[in-house]
Amino acid sequence: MRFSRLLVPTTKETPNDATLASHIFLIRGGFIQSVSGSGLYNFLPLGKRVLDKVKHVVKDELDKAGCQEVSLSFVTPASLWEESGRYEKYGKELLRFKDRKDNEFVLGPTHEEMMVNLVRQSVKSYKQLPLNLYQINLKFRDEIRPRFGLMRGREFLMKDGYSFHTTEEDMKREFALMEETYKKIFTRLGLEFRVVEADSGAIGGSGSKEFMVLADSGEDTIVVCDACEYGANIEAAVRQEKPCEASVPTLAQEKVHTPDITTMEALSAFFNVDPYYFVKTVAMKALYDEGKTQIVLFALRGSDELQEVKACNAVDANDLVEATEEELAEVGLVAGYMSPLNAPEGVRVVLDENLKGAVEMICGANEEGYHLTGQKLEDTDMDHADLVAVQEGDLCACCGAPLRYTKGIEAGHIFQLGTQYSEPLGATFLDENGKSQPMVMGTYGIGVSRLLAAIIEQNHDEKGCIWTKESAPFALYIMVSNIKDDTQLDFGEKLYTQAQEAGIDVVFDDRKDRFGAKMKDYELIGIPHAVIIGKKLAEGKVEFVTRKGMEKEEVDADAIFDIVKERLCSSSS
RNA sequence: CGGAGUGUAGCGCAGUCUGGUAGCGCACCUGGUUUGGGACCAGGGGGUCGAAGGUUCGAGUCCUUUCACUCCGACCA
Repeated sequence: MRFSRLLVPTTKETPNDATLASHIFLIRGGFIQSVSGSGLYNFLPLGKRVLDKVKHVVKDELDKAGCQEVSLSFVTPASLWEESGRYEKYGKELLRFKDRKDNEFVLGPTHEEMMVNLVRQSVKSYKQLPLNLYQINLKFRDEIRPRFGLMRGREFLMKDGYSFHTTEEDMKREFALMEETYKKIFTRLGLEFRVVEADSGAIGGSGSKEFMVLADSGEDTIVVCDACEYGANIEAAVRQEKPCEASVPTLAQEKVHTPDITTMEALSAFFNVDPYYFVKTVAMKALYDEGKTQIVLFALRGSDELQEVKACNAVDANDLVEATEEELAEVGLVAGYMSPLNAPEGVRVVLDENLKGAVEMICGANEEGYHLTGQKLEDTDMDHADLVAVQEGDLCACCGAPLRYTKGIEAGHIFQLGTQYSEPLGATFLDENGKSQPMVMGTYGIGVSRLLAAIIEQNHDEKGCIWTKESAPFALYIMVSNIKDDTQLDFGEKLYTQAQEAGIDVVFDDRKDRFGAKMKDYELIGIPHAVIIGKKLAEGKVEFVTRKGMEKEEVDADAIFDIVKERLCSSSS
């Protein structure tokens, strides 16, 4: 491709809303173009090329793993979503609209319903299973706040795959195969990543793992252990039960006047007791289908923090929001003095597992200005669940080493779904005995357009992008420094033809611009290797450039083609 | 949804307080010079000033309504 014919509108100026490196460089480098803000982007030729390269890697590995590519309709009938029960649960992220006949549709944010529908119509027998179908298609989620360019757009490209099995064991086998396949994909793309335990969120299911591309700008906090392989999203992370070194308090069982003492810090000082021996009670309003709500008290040790996603899952709610003081007063609760013991009627209570059998505890009295000391929680029959947000320094549940936080970009997520969708949607097969059974499912996603951003977050410098070998829009860039110098131009043309004939993905910068301008564009666009043909050609020398580190080597012009062939094949970046 | 802002040329912005010829930089077009680190000179094209209504002889500017977008937070495969 000749650069002079390529639509690459690079800019010197940074768009004012861009803060992340990937967002800045993808826009400035002319890869993508914002569609009047609001999380929509056009892909220009360079961006499309990168997208295709990434798609190719994804497709190649999936096909090798035995998956089959399909393409489902982007517009999906609302009736399918009503069948699965997600029409309401998915909330406002689902873009709903009607056609001219007043039929309701949604733009697919993910395609479980559509894929199950496809399979239930065409698969009837155990002989046709297992099956793993995927597509690489647009998705639309009406995000509350799209931002960071391709990182969190509203319309985005996703690879979504779905597998169907006769048994749980076979689904788990496929799940493991997909984990391995995903690792190969991320490795080929040159990414540093970590596979972590995750919360299943709106997709549902029993077990899920996320593929986190490590980057400080990542939106997810992940908990990792440096001593073993354990890693988890903060939303799902577990730890060893936290020991307490402070001595056990020996307070009588009584009601103590504690005016205006409501924070954990103040209480700990007032009683001279470690926060470990307090019951922290957090009130939330849980939201359910059809606008139903319920006030829930989540109780945990004063030394722990509540993890909201875990809390939400514990009460099977669609969402949790903070309860206002008025709402609390309505059910007879007082902020600062709440307790899971003697909670008012109609209020649901969930205790953290770390409170099982707790004794000598101090908690609120459910009465303004009073706390209770010397309380036991051991003989309660209240619900228990893991509600704790793992802190840095907590001990790994697997090996006991301290855990630490790091940041990641969620680029892939795989789920063991079970029969969560196949049952309500009636996706069944006949087994060997002619008996009808629901299919066991797994689902697997990769944020393909988000990967572009992730690659740049991990591979850039102050000058621009540094694409990895398998993601680069071109493998080689050839620049003629002064286009008016016929010797330089002829040499460039010849090398360009040679490279093309050798099957190298090459872009030839034959623009009339000066050296500096072309060099800035090269650095911004970030093609892994370049050949620069300049003044030294008169002495039989040209330059071979490696974008990573901007290493420049002066080499014999006669040998340049061999060097190019050798370097492009061998280098891993 | 709470808080704070911004809408003026493709992009980045000034002009709004104090109403009176619609401006600057980048980009673009023409001609010339220039060619190893985002060149220079000269000339040129491009605007329903987010939208609607109002006040006024006259509105980018004042008033009312409205829409959109951005940032912080909340939220979020």
